[in-house]
Amino acid sequence: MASARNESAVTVRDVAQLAGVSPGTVSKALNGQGQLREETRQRVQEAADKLRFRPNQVARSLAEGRTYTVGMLTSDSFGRFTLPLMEGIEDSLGAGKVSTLLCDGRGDPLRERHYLAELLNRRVDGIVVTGRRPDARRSVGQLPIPVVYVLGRSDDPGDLSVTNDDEQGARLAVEHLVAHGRTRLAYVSGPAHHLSTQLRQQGFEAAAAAAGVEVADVLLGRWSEAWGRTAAQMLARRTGGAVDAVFCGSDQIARGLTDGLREAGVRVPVEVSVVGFDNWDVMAEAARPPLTTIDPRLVRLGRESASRLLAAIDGAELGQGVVAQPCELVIRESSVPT
Amino acid sequence: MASARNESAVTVRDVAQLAGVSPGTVSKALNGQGQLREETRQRVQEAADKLRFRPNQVARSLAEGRTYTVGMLTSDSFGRFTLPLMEGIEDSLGAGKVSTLLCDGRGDPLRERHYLAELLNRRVDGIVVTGRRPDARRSVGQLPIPVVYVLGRSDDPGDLSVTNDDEQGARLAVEHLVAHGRTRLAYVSGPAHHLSTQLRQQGFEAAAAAAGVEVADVLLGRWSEAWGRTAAQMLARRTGGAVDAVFCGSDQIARGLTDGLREAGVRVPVEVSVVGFDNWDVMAEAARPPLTTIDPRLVRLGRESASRLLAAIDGAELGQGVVAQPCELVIRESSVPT
DNA sequence: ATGAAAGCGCTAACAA
DNA sequence: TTGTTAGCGCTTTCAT
Repeated sequence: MASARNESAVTVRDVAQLAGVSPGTVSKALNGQGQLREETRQRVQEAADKLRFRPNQVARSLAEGRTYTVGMLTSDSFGRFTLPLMEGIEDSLGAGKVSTLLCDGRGDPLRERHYLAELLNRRVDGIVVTGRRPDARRSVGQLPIPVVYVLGRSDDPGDLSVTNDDEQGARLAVEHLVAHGRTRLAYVSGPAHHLSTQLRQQGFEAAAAAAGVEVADVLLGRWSEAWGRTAAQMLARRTGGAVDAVFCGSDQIARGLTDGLREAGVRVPVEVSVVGFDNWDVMAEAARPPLTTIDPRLVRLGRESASRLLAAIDGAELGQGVVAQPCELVIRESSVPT
Repeated sequence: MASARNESAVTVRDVAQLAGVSPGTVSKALNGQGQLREETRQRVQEAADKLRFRPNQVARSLAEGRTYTVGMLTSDSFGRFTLPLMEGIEDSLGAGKVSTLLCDGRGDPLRERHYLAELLNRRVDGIVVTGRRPDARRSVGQLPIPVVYVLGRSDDPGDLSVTNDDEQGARLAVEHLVAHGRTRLAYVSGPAHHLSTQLRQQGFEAAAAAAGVEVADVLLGRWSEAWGRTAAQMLARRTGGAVDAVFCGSDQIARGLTDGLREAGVRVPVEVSVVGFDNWDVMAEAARPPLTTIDPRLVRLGRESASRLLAAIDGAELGQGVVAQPCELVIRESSVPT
């Protein structure tokens, strides 16, 4: 029965025969192992090319005890944040000639357990677990292979989590605002129970205190444009100049806020400066004015986590705890009165 | 050398020994093959559980000549459209117990060739190639395994491409508009050279003709909000009532358009109805008013393509040409004057 | 510098 | 109903 598509079943043996050497020699020649005469190596290479030899990676994995594959398990289904993360992960892995097996946990613990088992059965060399917000998620537990959590951190401090530094990002925003002469700052963000909301608030308050500027308001709601617009109305209602800068927990909020302010007759950035978070191009660039924002550098985060995983697979110590990577300030027009 | 993580190297032999049977029997028992006494099957199962046996999928693949893995190759890097597609693909594959190997071609032909070779070396059972727009892409050529193109179609009519029906989607929009009494329709869309722009225009014009309503304007530009706003100004400049409905080629355009119209003093949907395309929640729901739009059913597209691939892997005829799946109308507030 | 042989962990045909 | 025996295609000692 098996596969009826055995047409291209060229094996090391075929190559060996054509090159007039043994299978073992073919393996060495093609993988650059052992001591081979250059002439032999070439002859093998030519034979392989001629036969369009495709080394069976499955057999190789079995023999070598290593699959050159890592699993990527998403906590809560694919989100917008997953994309840049994946890109970075692929960057690192591709360089190491390892492939990515994709598993979408969809926030379902059962589904996740299933996938985890599957990855283990497939003998992946390591696993990266991604979440979509910095909030913590349950550890997948002790596994015989290295695991790294990215963006969403593990609740087990013994695991390694790589994420962006929300506090630092918030500080960056405040310092930028203060540098441009703003002194009465507000913070408008998502749900109070989200870790990212909290961390950014901490950074916001700490930086404001350090700079000696007033925290004029803190408004917590949802991660939506609609909430940004609502917050804008609340802010606009306060008599003139009570707030001259707003740091928003997301670009969506920031966008809603700028729309709301504009419609309330408040000029951005002349009267009020606005800084967002995420550097989500489609929001930040379409906003009027385009948003100055904090970029969590998701691609780099993915790259960093995957390269740590690779190192661990190659025997390095994986490390533990939360590694927070710095965010970056991206300046557009919403924060700089000209 | 090899892997130092051989701790959990429980094999069929270990299970066989514990259960007091032969390795062959373990295989049959665990995979439900052959004729086994129920009692034996149970004993084996218990032994396997006790030893926490993880059947080595690599060895199985080698023996069986099938990897239960398909490759997913993205044409032009991960885009917003890739996410729902992936979700659907995973839906179908997951049910068939097959995993997905992810490869991001990033629009680089060289990179793509490399990945293709890698997938072949890994002996995937099939490949799905995704693009982000319905526009055509180069075929990956004849491969020893089935390949299906999704969203982005192959330029080789001998390949199978699964995509959404843009013309039908446009017709849906027009029919909806006409049903609500609109008679002077405009089409505002992306670049003229994009296949999706063209197909939607064809559907738009055909449906307008069929309904006997006027095509008041066709404005082609870019896929951005900014273009939507610009178009709104152009439309608003025409003296009152020249256009009473606009079908947009994307939700981004539609959103920019509604913003532009509102700011020009044109009321949506009272004076002008607007219908978008994509049903991209973050745009459609945040727009004011929320957008009526055409949903290309991307998740279903992914599901459909993957299930066809699975069938082909199991020996069915793959079929060829472009299979266009119908879009769906999603009604919100931008099109229905109350 | 190269060949021979064993084995990675599983499945599947054939025997018993 | 179960056990035995060959492989699957590659890598890797160990001889030569």
